[in-house]
Amino acid sequence: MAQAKLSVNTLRRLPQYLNYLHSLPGGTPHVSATQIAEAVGLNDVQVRKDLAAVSQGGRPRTGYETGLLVRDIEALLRLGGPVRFAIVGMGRLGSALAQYGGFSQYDLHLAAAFDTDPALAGWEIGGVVVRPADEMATHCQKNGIRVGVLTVPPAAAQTACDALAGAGVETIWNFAPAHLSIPAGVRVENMNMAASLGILSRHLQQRLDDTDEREGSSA
Amino acid sequence: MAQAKLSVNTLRRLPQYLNYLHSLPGGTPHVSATQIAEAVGLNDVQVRKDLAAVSQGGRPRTGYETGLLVRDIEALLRLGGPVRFAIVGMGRLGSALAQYGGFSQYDLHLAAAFDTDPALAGWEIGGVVVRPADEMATHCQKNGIRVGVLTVPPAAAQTACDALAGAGVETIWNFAPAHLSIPAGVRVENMNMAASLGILSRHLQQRLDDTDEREGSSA
DNA sequence: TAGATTGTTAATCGATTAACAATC
DNA sequence: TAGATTGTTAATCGATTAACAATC
Repeated sequence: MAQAKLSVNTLRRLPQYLNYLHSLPGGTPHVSATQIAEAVGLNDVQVRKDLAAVSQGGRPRTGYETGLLVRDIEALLRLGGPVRFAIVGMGRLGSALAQYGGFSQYDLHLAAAFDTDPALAGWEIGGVVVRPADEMATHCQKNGIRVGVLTVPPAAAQTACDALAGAGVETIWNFAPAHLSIPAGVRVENMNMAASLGILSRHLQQRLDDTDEREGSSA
Repeated sequence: MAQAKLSVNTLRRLPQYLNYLHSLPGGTPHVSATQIAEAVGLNDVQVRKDLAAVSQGGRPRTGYETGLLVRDIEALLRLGGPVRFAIVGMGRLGSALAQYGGFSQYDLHLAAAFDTDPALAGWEIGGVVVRPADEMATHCQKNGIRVGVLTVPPAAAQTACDALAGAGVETIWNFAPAHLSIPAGVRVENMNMAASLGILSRHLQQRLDDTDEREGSSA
């Protein structure tokens, strides 16, 4: 297909298109980029560009074949085969994620769960047995786990991050609202729930008050 | 201060800076933009630009006063005063978020929780009593709730979204992996856990294989 | 003073949007 | 055919980075 390289922005829009396509009634044979754009609230040219990077292309007048489009977007988002990931920190958030059913659509498979609390070890959550943190290295290596989800309390985050790095994990999705010093060879993406909700809630993109302070001094 | 308008990108970086500043040892009097940039893995000019939009400014040679910087960033991220939000769908993810302690730092306050399951009604989770969904409108209006977090199963998402809109909520953070047709006057931001982990896990930003298909046909 | 660091102006880069030609 | 829709090329817009002057 010799796709142009996909921007992260495009990649983030594709799942939205996919959700919309899945929401269409049973045997809808075709969709137009215009239709998708309106449904998800984006520019139609942008949708067309995004789809051009993924699909075989549509037909003037008719649009894209729904089934093929779904297949192509899913194929792209699952590219490279199944991914096995571990969750570190089986508190409420970690447990909720472990039991979240949505990962399989993207060919993501929870393959291990760890917690430092001995009381949790041995329990099965989300289809995996919770293991003590000190088994991380052996277990991750044995099971080919290269992605870690970090759902420990902030104070434990750096230790857990280092442990994951030591276990050979390449990519970490960090939910702990804490600064991590990032070990070499590891990519960390921070997901800060509170900050995200805050930025979303307040309409901060608008600039602030315009009180002139050209003269420098106050009071 | 007559701030330039802040881009969403800047807003998303500020919490990272804040986490780093909080991680500094006790009485660190000054930080430089260079130092912050290196810690969070960004360009130092970018950090300086971001900080210029928020703070009173730093001093050549010394950098920024740590305490003031923390105060200014926090002030900006809490701008407009406390925000009261509701969680709709008190399953595992909803409950985990309800009990997540991190919201108060951003002056976000869980003010209500709703679920259609009568068995959950009356239970207290995260400091609020779970209410039946049909009390949404009255309760949200009475309590000035204008932000909703949607953690219901995909099949229930549209109904819950419409209910929140009917209750006067302006902003919805949707965790359900489903297409929502967005009621007028409401902003919806979709948070797709699985898609996010998928995009993060696979290094999809690289373009795909370069097999030439100039001739169009396959075999 | 010398040099580290800020803040700003200009250059680059990338992403979005507009204009238009191609096609079914 | 006429017109809706695709796909592409060009224009615009915004964000990041580089270069540099100001300052403590």
